[in-house]
Formats: sequence, C-alpha cells, structure tokens
Amino acid sequence: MKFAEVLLPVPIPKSFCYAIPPQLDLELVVGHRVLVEFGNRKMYTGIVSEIHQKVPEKYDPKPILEVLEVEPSVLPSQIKLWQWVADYYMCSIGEVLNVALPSGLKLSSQSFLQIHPHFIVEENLERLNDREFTLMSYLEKEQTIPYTQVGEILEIKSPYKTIKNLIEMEAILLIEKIKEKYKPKMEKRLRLVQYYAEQPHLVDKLFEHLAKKTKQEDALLKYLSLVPIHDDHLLNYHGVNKREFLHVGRPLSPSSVGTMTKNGIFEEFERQVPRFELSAADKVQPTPVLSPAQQECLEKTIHGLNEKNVCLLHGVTGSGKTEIYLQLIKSVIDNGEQALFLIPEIALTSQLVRRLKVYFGDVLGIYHSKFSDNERVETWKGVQEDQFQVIVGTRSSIFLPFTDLSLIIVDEEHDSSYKAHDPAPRYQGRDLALVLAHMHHAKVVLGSATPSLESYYLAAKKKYAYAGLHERFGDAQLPEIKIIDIKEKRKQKKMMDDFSDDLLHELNNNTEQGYQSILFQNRRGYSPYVTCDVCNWVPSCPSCNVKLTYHIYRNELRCHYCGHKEHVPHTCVSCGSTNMKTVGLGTQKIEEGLKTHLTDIRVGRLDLDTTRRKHSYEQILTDFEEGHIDVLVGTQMVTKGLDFGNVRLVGIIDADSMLYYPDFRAHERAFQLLTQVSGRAGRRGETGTVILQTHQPKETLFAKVARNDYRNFFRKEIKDREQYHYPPYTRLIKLTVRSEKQDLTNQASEKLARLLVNWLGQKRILGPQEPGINKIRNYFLSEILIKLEREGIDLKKAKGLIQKAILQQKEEKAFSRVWVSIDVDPQ
DNA sequence: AGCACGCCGACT
DNA sequence: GTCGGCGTGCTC
Repeated sequence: MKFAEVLLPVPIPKSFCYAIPPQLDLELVVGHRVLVEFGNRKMYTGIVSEIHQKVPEKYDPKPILEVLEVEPSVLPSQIKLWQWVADYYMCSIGEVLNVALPSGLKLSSQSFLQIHPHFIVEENLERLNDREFTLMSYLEKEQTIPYTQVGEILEIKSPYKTIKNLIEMEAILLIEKIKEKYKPKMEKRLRLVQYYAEQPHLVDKLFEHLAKKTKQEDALLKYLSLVPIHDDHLLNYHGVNKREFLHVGRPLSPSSVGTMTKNGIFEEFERQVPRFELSAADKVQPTPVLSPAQQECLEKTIHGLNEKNVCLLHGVTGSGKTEIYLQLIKSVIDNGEQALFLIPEIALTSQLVRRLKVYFGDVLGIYHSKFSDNERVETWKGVQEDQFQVIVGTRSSIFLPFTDLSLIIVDEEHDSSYKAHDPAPRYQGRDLALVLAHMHHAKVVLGSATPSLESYYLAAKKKYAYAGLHERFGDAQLPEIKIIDIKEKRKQKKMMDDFSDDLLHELNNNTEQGYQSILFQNRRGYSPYVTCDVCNWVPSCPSCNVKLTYHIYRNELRCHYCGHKEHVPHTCVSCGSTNMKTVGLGTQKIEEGLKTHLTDIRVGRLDLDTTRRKHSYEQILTDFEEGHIDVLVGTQMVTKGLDFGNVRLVGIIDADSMLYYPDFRAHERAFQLLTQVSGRAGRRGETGTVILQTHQPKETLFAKVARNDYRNFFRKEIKDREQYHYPPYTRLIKLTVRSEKQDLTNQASEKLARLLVNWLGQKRILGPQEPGINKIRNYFLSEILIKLEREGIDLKKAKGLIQKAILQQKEEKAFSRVWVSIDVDPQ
C-alpha cells in the first residue's frame, strides 16, 4: 500500500497522510492537486508533497478521492524548494505552500445547506420550532445557503444545534461545493455564421435581403470592412470583439446586431483573453548600447559567472546597472531560457516595468503580492507554459514554476524588504534566490551600490565573483556631500526650525534655477508624539506599548504597529493641563515648515500615508517627474531607486536617529540609506549636492558616506561583526514568545531559555529580553536570540534541539496559550 | 481555518 | 432545566 503526504490550505503546520487507492496508483505523482476529505465532512484540494510506504500507526488514513489534473500544477523542483525552505526557516511545508501558491490554485470547498429531497415543509410544520421554520422557509426560497451564513439568517451566534436537529430529522442535507477561484478572463466576440463565410457570394444575396433595413446593412458592411472574408474566408473564424464592433468607429445599433444574431446571420462566441495587455511585437526595441565602463563591467560579470555561480555587481548610484542586467537577460532569452529579475518592492516596479516592457515585450511576465489573484494565476501558468521567459517580481516570484531557469538577478540586493517577516516562512528572498539558482544550475547576479555586508564578505572571500562599476553613467559625477553641524548652527542662530541656513539657501537656489530637490526624513507623520508641557504625559496605544504618532492631516494620533487611531486630547489625561505640544519631527512637519520658510515652493510628500491608495505612489512620482513639484519630502521611500534627472539637491534633515537603533545592523543600514538617498542627486549632467544635517559632525560613518568609501566602511564594520560574533561570522535565530499576559510571557520565555542553555550552551543564548516594543496588538513579547557558529556545528541538529525545546516548553499546561515564532536569519 | 463539543451563566 | 456564548481541541 502506498501513501501520499498531502498539503492542505489550512493553517496547520504539517502535511497529512492519505492512502492512495490502487486505481490512482499509476497516475499520481508529487505535485498533483488531489481531492481529499478532511475533518468532519469538508473536502479540500491539496497538493501531494511526497509518496511513500510508511504505514501510519496512530490513525487509519482516509483515501485520496480524486486526482484533479493530468499534468501536476506544481513541479517536483518546486516541492523540493518548499521542503528546503521549511527545513531551513524552521516552519512547516504547509506554511510554505500558503505563500508559494497563489490562492487561485488553492481551491477549497464550502458547506451548503439544502432541503432534503424527501422532506416537505408543509407536511411537517408541527415538528419545526420557530427558528427551524425560519431557516426552512429561507431554504425554500434560496435552494442552498452557505453554512457560514446560517448564524446571520437566524440572528444567533451558534446555529450548530439548529442545524444538527434538522439533519437528524432528515429535513436538510449538507453538501459540499468546490469553488475554483481562478476565472479566466473571457471576451465576447462576434462573427458571421460559417455558412455565409464559406460562400461569400451568398453575402451579396444577404444585402439584397436587408435592402430596406439600413441599420442591419450598416452592421454587415462594417463587419466586412473589418473582416474581408472575400479575400480569405478563414479570417471569419476569429471574428471581432463584440463591444469594439458596436462602439468603436462608426457606432452601430446593438439591437439590430442582436436581431441579426437571432436570424442566424451573426453568431456570438467567447474566447479566453490574457489579463495582461499585449504589446505589439514590432514595438520591441533593441537593448540600449552600453558605455565603455558599462561594457567593461558586463564583460567582467560574464567572466565572473563563468568561474563562479554568483557575481556581485557593485555599481555606484546612477552608474546604470539596469542596462547591464538588460544585456544579461537578453542573452538568456536568445538562448531560449528563463530569467528572473527580482526587485525589492512593488513601489519600484511601475517605472522599471514600463522600461522592461519596451525591450522584452510579451515574453516579460510580472508577479508581485499586490497583483490580483487571477493575475497571479495567469503569470504562474504563463511561466509554466513557457510563454514568459523573463519575470520581474518581488520576492514571492521565487516560487513560480520555472522550467528552464538560467539566470537570476537580485537588484538592490542589500534591501531589507527581501526579508519576509510575518507569516512564516520568514525567508530572505536574496538568499533563497541563491538556493533556487543552485537547484536549476542557474547563475545569480547580486546588484547594489551598497552591498550587504554578507554579500561583500563572500565576494571578498572569493566565494562570489565581483564586478565593480565605479563611475556614473554619462558625464554625471557623484554628488558633493556637505555635513552641517546642527548644534553649531543653533548656537549661531542659523537654524530655522529644522532647517539650517545652508539647506534653505540651497533649496531656494536650486528651485530658482529650475532644478528639483528631495528632502529625506526617516519618519512619517507630523511629529513622533504629543506630550503634556506640564507633566510630560505622552498618549500611547491601548493595545501596543508605543507612543502614538501625531498626524496633522486629520489631527489625530495613530499607532504605526496596529493601526489604532484616536483624536488628539485637548487636555492632559494625567494632570488636566491644556498645554499639549508636539515633539520631534516627521515628514508632515517638514512639509509644513518648508511651506512657511520658502513660500513660493511647491512641495510634495512621499510616505506611507500619502501612498496608501493603489495609484497614489505613481501619481506623486509622475507629478514630480513632470515638474509640478519642486521639493519632494519623503521617508525611506525616496531612497529606493528613483531616477529623476532634474534632481540636483538632496537634504537629509536629521541623519543621527538611524545610528542609534539597538541593532547590530544599525551602521550598515545607515550607510546604505544615506548613500542611496544621496545618490538621487545629480544623476545626469551637473554635479549634485547633498546637505547632511547632524548633531555628530565628527561621526566617521558620515565621512565615509561623503567620500563614497564603501571599502573602509566594510573593513570597520566587518571587524566589529567578527569581534562581537555577529553575521556573517555567525548565524542568528530569533525566537519571539508571545502571550496575552506579561508574566506568562516572561515565565514561558525563561523556561525556554533555560532549556536552550542546557542543550546549546550558555554562550549561544542571549536573553530572554523584552524588545523595545514589548506589547503589540495586546500581546506581550519576549525575545531569545540564538547565535550559532557558521562552521564546525551541526546546524540540523541544533535546529532540531530548538524545535524540541519549544515543544517541551509547550507541554506545560499553563503555557498552552503561549506562542513561539521562529525567525531564522532575522533582519 | 472550520467544525464539534463541553462547560457555565442567564433565563423561561 | 435549557438555551446560547465561549473556550478548547482536532483534523490524516
């Protein structure tokens, strides 16, 4: 007897074992979608992840009911990757499935109620109580109703007993309906019936027939002009798009066309159409010609990829890495193979995708989490069927069904949005790209102006090839960075609110000369918080342990962790004083301040608050691009790959805050962020200027940013990492303990830490420690950090012990409502 | 996630 | 007593 491990789209972290009935034995393979019974009477489609002969001891497996497809939806290589992710990131393969498979392919069933065919309501009135009668009358009207709606109909919360009674008296039946979520997009088309198309001379007779019906004549004429069947009657087969036929060009009367359809002249049919706009193939442009520096870098990259599997492409901001990627992708396409182009965030895509579409046309597929489910399924299928040879997408595109992958490009590889946080699997997209590439024997290019320490370290150790591009494209020079000492300026009374005289002066100058500027402040909202001037009370979130952020736009306070909103209190809750004031500064306040100090300047703002709506991000960028905005104020968002030629000035309002995060990567992040934001200045033509305001003008990191001195930044930072045993010298695993009670969280995490210390040794365990924000959405948190050596350690065994410790911790009944989440390689 | 079921307080 | 709310446990 054979058994199959089946992955089900339920949030239970394991696979389920089902028996393979003999009649399905031959056809069933790993990756097939199958129909199974699960739980009481639910049916689910799951995906077969393994076929084996281990007889389960503790239960009798149910049989697989049906195999739903001939060719498996999921390729064996994908299952292999899922398993790898589950093992490495310490989660279940079911959790991997949940993020890997578009939900359009995860169909499940829903229970419906239906009147029992032998039951007649009128004859059984006396057996029904009020509630049962209500439900039965409803069913007589509606035929079937979803199980989940019964509560609503009866206006009670637990309808279970009513349903159970009705089933027992054989009044109703429960049935299962499977819903296929993916719906192909269909288009209504119209054509001449075959009879006429094949015998064009009859069409002339038709005209005679329609002689006095001018509207019908018109329609026939228009059809023949669009589809010249006299030249080739086969053209009729595809017909015309009905809507366009009626409304584009000379409009026709829909009712006349309807009559002609009824009279057997036209016929309607449906055709499946792709959701993605097709671009005419002749519009595809040749990839751009490279500058000598780019050409040299391309050759270095190709050479590097011949020697090693991975090449780090280290090109300064504005050096034109994208053109090099284009060439690499081009040669993959010419070889008939697939390439994956990973980008950090969807925010970036619109500008880039438009550009790529021009070069690659219809072989370019797009995939990201903001896509609708139908669109995702379509890209999935397009990849599987080899329609797409290039995929641009965010980290989840790693899970697409590649058949012939030969190149992966990870653009802005240092970007922290490659790391998935919640839910599990908390994978690192860049790292996973390397694993995917390894499985496909494909090559990887990691590109960045500010490589992650991990990647640069591996390049320095010659594990990766390295290609540098140290000059900007065209005549552009790297910007000149001026460091402004805020303290000194304040002494000299040269600070106007948060702006130094130099910054205001440069802004003014720059705008007058017709150039644009970007102001960077890594904090959204108006100011971080509101406080009472008398007793220093600060309003905080009721469900999270954080101060609320003040937003001027709606004059409200918001929690950035759970989304809670409230009005700004007029009086202090603690002392009753009415002196509430705002402290610190965010993007909104910068925007306001700018408007008062430089009255004639048009200011725009780019942060999470202004880009919440679907196209607002693009709208703001378009406004900026078209010159309707002089100064763009923004958070991190403005650092990410924006390419605007007219920006000559970048202002960093307060560079200090990011240095003091209690995190070993704080300096790395600060260097990357400052370099990236500075890189927005002077990308074409004249040299740009960066004004960096700080209280610590002597901080060496700023000097390194100013000199664009990555190497010395790396040397210093890597030494610290080695000394304090941080990545890339160690591997970190972070455990987060969570419960509704603070002491419960603390007790559980202490027990867990003790177990870990016993099994892994004191020196490998840090904590438990309360994180800076120890309460989020009413859950109290505690963290344990595990540091494992890179070499000379059995990683699998260590992970096994960690899992065991978590299980043992859970055994205690008091800890049943404590949850532990695992984050491998936290960021 | 559903769904079943058991326990417990509020009410005929 | 009995109904309905709520917490808990199970699903191959």
